Amino acid sequence: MHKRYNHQEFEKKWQEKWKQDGTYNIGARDTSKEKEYVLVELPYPSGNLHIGHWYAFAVPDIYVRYKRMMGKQVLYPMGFDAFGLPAENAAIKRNINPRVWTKSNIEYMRNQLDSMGVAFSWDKTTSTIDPEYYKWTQWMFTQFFENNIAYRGEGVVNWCPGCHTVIANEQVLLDGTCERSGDMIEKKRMPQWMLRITDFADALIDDLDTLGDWPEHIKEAQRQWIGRSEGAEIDFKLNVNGASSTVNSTITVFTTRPDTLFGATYLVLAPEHPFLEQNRNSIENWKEVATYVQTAKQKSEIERGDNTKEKTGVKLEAITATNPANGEEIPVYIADYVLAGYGTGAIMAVPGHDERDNEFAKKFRLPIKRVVEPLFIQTDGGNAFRETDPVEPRDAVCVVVRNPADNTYLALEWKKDQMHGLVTGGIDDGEDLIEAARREVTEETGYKNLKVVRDQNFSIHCKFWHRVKEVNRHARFTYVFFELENNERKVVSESEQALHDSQWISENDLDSFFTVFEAKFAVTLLKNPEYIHTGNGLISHSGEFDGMDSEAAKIVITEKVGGRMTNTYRLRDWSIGRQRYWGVPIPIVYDPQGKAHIVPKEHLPWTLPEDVDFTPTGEPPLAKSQELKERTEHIFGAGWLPEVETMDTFVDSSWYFLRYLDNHNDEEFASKVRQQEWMQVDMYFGGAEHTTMHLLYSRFWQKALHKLGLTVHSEPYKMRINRGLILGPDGNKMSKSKGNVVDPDEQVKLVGADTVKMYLAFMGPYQGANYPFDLGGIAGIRRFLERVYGLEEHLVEVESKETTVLLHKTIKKVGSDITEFKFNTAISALMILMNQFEKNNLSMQSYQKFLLILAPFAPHISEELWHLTGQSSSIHIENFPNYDPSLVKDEVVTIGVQINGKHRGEITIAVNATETEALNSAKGNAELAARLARIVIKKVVYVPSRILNIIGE
RNA sequence: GCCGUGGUGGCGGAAUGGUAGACGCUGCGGACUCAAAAUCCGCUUCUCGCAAGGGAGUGAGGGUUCAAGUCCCUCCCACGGCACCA
Repeated sequence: MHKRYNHQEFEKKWQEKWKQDGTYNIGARDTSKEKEYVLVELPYPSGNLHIGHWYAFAVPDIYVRYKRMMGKQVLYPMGFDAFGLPAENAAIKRNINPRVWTKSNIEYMRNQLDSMGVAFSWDKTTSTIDPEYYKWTQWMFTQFFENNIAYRGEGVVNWCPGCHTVIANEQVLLDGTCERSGDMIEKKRMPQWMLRITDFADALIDDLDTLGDWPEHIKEAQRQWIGRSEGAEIDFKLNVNGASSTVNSTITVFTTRPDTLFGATYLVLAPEHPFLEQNRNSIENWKEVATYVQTAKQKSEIERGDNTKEKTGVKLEAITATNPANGEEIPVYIADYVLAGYGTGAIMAVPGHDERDNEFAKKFRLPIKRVVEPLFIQTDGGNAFRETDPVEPRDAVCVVVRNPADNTYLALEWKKDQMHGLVTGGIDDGEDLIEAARREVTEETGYKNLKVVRDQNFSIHCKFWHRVKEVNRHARFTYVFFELENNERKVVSESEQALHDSQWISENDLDSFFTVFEAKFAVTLLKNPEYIHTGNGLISHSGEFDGMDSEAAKIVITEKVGGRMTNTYRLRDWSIGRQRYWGVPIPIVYDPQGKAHIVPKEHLPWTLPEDVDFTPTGEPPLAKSQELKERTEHIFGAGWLPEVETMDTFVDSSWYFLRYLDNHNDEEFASKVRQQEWMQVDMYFGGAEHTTMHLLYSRFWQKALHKLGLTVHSEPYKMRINRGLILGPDGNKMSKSKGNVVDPDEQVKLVGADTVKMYLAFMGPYQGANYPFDLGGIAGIRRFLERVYGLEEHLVEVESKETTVLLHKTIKKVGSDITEFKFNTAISALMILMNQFEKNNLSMQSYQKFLLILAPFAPHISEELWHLTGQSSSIHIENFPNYDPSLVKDEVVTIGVQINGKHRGEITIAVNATETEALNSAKGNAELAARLARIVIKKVVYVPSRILNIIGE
């Protein structure tokens, strides 16, 4: 029966009891248990917990509690990431020190967190603003500086006028605004403290492959963000007025296609390229060039990034370059389609094989050379087709192979550059055609489920229809049909056809094609002069390299001209200096000559001075601190100056999960022993917005520490799950201005912490999706818990077998669902069980087991009811109940009955019933019998415990 | 444009290739009540039918299969990442 309860009566009570007993404290590593490190992103203490925090912390708590009950020692720590601009801005507004503001927020939020009733390991907490914490942040920085991972660099940086500080690339949104203030970012050239994350770019990409449990989409997002391109750097000699110039005589370009070097018909420099300033006197049209540079500077990032815009550029008069491959003198341009920040800021333009260069070349009437021949399919004679072959321009080739034995077909189509694979696949090396084709298509297209059929005439027959995605109704095909005879291809016919959109050739149509005409070979290729071949092929017009495979040619051509094979990355080094107050001071001092030195360990923490007016002016506030200045001179000597920038807060959060492990250690940030005990993080729940920020930074940080021998592991996280967002009841993102904010404190007061937590878990799978907070939905969960509260009225001495069976099935399902983060279906199973209990009563033993499996979801009410059954110790130190495998196995089963594939009824039969028994059972069903009487049974498909399908006519 | 994820009732969402829509919400009907709320019982994919019962149905179209939400192909749409990256 439904029974109201007052959550306020016992939720607080148990929270205090747990705290007092240290129920969730982790203590020392208990090696009798397996360890599990569950991590959630530590919050910024904004001063108020929002529903997103609940979703982030309380739902993973189900997982944590389950693992604890399964006998693991689970570390689930919580802390505060408390440096940063919001605190500083709030402090300015209130005219207090951000430390004071932040500390009071932490205290307040600590209470709010307690009201969740989550099993945090509070004895392992830390806060990034504690000097004992940032001492180590600083020490790590000094180690990085000593080992050339941190450096003072000069570069183009993102300046946020709203925040009065520089921010990192990752913190600039797509539209060029600041992720925090929303202001338009300005590009400034200034000295910057940088971390060499690019030195770790390869490791950051390659090691993703070792993270087998990570969701692929997260890994892919990181790969794209890092953006590795494999290519070569090639030097071009520059000539001024036709003569080889003495200064800056080379320009280095980066290219991914060194194999096309012979087709490079001009060079393009980014407008920011330093060559321009250095050679202004030699450039005859300097005025025009300077104007273009100026315009390019003023163009916003978005404008420049808009690749639909027509290409612009200016030729550098009196400057030419020499193509190192063929000695040709080629012109040099500047154009804003070349980016200063990528590669070397200069490119060799190959308009024959690059669409952007092609567009530019057409506009400026520059020569276009083709130096790579698209390579398609081999002919019977074994020669690859070349441009010179007399065929019409086509988009694709389709090869159909008919097996005359059973009149089935192999139909394969390849678009343009996909045909290359057929040649390298060794079709003509005596390998079975079908098998080779199957393998090639699988490799080339990624379509895996080709059907391979064996039959008596042919070793392997591949029954497969394939159309390449982009081939649409405008494409023209050549169809060539073969028959296979004793493994020999015999051409039957060839025909040309424009296929209508998404129309398949039916087998009947195919037959008519066979009669069209005879053909000698199976091929088509592109002779369209508009076609820019960007793929691989055979090298041509390149002297000694002609005929070489383009992939192989990359290396030898680079070698020949003295270039270097190298990678380049989209990722930039991480700029970490901030011109604001509320952060970790960069522990660097400058000697009177201006040389940077680290603050040695004995002077750490290098504390943040307090005697500072931190109103933002653009000048770093620390520069105004007398105390810091005196401290520096006192320790290092007269004339020494402190660094006055503070660190990006993403630095603080890049290693917090290590500090939790050893949060009171004065000697080390975390001892190797602790690391060995607890790392890696087994399960990291977090927000999708951190995929290319915190998640990448902290992986880098771990690798940098690892390189210096300071961490045991080079990857911090074994498994990562990105959760979604909780939206307002109207389906929009919660925001004060929309008035759709759901306040968790209010909800907790209204329906209790258990209900809020369970509702959040019930909305849908934890991974990925966003859900609106539905006030009706949460009432449903409350109703469920009230009925649970009333279950004791249904206690009986002996319960039915059916009830026991369902209990054990539910124990099994809840456990497996939790480990798959399907909390929603686990809760659904609990509800079904509860309904059964209410209808059919339950024994005390089952009641207690039910409370145990409910405990991870609703820790308070289960604890309360647990004690009401006479238990004196906490339910949260109990083990998760085992299910009895013999009870979970069904003896009888209800299966669907289909007649001709249509569902027509159900029968309930023994699990191990035979087909005859099943059929008889169906015949025993009046309705089914009536239907069966109307047909003649031709075939029966019976899958035990699944289906009975009767086919007849 | 490229890469990734997804598309199922009025809503959130369930379904190892085997009874589509579990569970919850909403809505409707009934019980209780002077009444309302709460609670309890029943119904709730659409459609034809008084009913018994029939038909359709998982973004669209095709394919494989005894059987497709699930596998394959093409297309459409939404969301996320990257994007003049050489």
